[in-house]
Amino acid sequence: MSEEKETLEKIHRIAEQEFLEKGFTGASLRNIVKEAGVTTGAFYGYYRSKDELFEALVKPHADYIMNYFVKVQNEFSDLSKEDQIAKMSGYNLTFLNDMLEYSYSHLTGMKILLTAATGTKYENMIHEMVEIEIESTHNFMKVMGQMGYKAKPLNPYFEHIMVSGMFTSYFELIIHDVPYEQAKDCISEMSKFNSAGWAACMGMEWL
Amino acid sequence: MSEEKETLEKIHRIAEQEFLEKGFTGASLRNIVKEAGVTTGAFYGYYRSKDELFEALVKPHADYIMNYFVKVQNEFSDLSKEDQIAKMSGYNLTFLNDMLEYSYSHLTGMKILLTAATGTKYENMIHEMVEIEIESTHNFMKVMGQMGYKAKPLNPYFEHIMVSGMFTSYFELIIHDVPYEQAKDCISEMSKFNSAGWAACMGMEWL
Amino acid sequence: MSEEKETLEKIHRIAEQEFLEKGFTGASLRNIVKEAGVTTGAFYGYYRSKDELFEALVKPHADYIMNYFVKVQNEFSDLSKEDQIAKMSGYNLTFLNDMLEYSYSHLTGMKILLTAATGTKYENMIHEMVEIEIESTHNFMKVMGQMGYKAKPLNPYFEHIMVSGMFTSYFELIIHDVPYEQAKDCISEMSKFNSAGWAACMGMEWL
Amino acid sequence: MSEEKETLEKIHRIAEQEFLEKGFTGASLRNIVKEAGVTTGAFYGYYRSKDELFEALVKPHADYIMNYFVKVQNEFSDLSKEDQIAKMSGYNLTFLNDMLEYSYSHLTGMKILLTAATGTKYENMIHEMVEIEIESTHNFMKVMGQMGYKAKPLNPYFEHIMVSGMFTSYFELIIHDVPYEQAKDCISEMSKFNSAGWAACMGMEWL
DNA sequence: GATGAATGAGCCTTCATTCAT
DNA sequence: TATGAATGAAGGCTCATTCAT
Repeated sequence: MSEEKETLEKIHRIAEQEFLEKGFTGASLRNIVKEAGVTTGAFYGYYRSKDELFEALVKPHADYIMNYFVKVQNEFSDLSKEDQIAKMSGYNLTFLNDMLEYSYSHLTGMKILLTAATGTKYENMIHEMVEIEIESTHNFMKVMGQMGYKAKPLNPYFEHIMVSGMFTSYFELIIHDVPYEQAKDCISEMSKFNSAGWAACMGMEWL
Repeated sequence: MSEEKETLEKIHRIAEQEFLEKGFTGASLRNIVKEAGVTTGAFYGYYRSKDELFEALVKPHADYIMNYFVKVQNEFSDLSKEDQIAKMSGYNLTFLNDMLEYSYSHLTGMKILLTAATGTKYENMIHEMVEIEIESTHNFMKVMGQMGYKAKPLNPYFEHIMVSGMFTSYFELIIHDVPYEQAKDCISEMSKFNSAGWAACMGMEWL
Repeated sequence: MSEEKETLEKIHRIAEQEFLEKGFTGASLRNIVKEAGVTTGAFYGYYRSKDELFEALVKPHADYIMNYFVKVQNEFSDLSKEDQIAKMSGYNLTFLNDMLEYSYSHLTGMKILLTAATGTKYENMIHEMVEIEIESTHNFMKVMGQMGYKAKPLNPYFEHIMVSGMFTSYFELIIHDVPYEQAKDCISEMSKFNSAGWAACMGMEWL
Repeated sequence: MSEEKETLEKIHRIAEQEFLEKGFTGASLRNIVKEAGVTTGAFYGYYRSKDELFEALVKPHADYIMNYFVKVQNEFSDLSKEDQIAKMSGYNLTFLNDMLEYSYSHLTGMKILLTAATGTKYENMIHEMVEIEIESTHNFMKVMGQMGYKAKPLNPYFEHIMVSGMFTSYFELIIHDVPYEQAKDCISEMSKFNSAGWAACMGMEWL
């Protein structure tokens, strides 16, 4: 039982390096098991395929991020209109900081998810997040309108590219090993930047 | 002569699809030639390798973009300090619009360059552009300082992630087939957004 | 374990035939594995390349021959001048007979080394031996001179071609399956032949 | 007609280099025509195959050598017994010198024949010459016996390897660009060497 | 649970040769 | 006679996966 755990952990550790260096498609399973000092047979006792191994390394984090992301969105949309407007910015910051903390606590897995997923079902995760984010934003805009704030409607393409850019910016922190304290600072700067940006584009004070 | 052109064009057309769908590494040369209805030998009459084929589809665009990018940066830095400050925003907009026009005139090649280059020497092009852009921005900041504008110095990590995000935003236009007129609109909005954003973060009017 | 040994031995046996018949370059790995009744994958479980397979069949013998050759030369040159002159012929004969015995005990490998190595790093082994032999001979000639024997100096080209010819003669024994006893007889005749030959060309008694 | 000759000569010149460098099997026809600046089609207007090209470069020399070799052997065996014994050595020297002169006048072709023929029907030419030589020698030995010279009969294997060695020695002159005058000197030394050698092995004066 | 040899389809590339023009 | 694009078999090699032990 201890041995089995060691085998699996050796596989995981080596697989992480291989995926990070070469991406999912470029990674060689034979290489992984060889470097891990185990046999293919041993590997296939734990996983049924290369995909499954990748998933094991990445799914918990993908799930956590997505679930947390959706949960936050839902909690926010369950707030009263007044609260939504009052707490928007704070919510956002809290969310980004929490996700950052999670990412730094699970750095390797997150990096793999963000940089090595081409060829897997996770390759579009950020895009999915972008779309959810855009939808949420639309809901919030509606609330804003109902509360009497007037905002110039945005070009949907513009929303899309900007949100993509923001997610990219954010995840660059994780990909490039920005030290944690600096990353937190970056997040608060990003928040300022984006508030000002959106306000400028919608012709209003963002909050 | 007509036939030969057809063969090459068939190869190109199919290769473009294959690269777009599967990326450089994932694309199969055998598959390309089979789908194109030619033989491997025919292919190797035109190119010496899979790399060379990829390069043929992508190099002109990579070169154009990079050269134009650098040229614009140099022209700008050759301006007088006063002119730099006066024309900054305009330069930027012109550049983005020109590059957009080029990209839309060479859409498939640009998409391949932007989405399928992992495993080739073009895989880091955007990163290189980011770094050049950051350096140029630093120079511009220095000029601003010399002209009496006071700006809060930025966290270098923050610069990096934001510039990455901006390039991502911009290239999303091309990747996602945003209609040309809308794309131009997006660029002008981006410009507003970023001006406001940088100003907010540097505690000053951007220009 | 028995199976695995069989696979490798089948590969070896077939590869030996293929290399002997077609030489290293002409031999087809695909053919070897097909004839051996195994798959390419099975082969690459044992060796990393065609070169490595060839080396596995040939390196032990090349090393043995070269090491023994050099060792004998060194031992001889470590003898006193008197002993060198006294034992020259005997040394030579012993060496040739020992090498013969080794070759006949490892006949297939030696034949491959001697006839199929074009295109590998072993292709020049005989040439290397020729050059070592010539150098040793020069040293011996110097000793002879110091001991008062007068010898007409030889045309270096002549030395080279004759030594090449001798090695060729010797290795023909192995290449052409001369029966062992006859081969030993040939060696002693060769010795006589060459002694008389060198003596005739150098105007002196060889020893 | 002049053009045609030029095309063919370009092909020949390049092919010679390619064959010398890589041997028949290793030489690439595509490479030859490319380097020669002609097209495959043009090549196949002159020759029907790579084999035929090789043959064109080599056959005249192979034929000349073989025919002259056989002719000399026949002329010699047509001599009276007395003359055979009287002229043996001279015949041999004349033959070797003539062949040398021919080889130096057709150096490239001869080198190709001697070093690049593996994989062609010329790969065994030297062996064939060896066998003819041995047969002739046997005939001569018979004559010698009939004339009252007593000679110890030789081990046939020994004859074979020695004759192989001699031919090797001789052809090394050509392969290694030994200067002509030196080569002639080597031949006369070889002659001395071999006379003494054979005499020593047959217990008699060779002539 | 673990072994690791074996599978066999697939990879990119090179070859001598053909044939419509 | 000459072109050169096209052929397609063959080359060495890697891959994720299977299975008898």
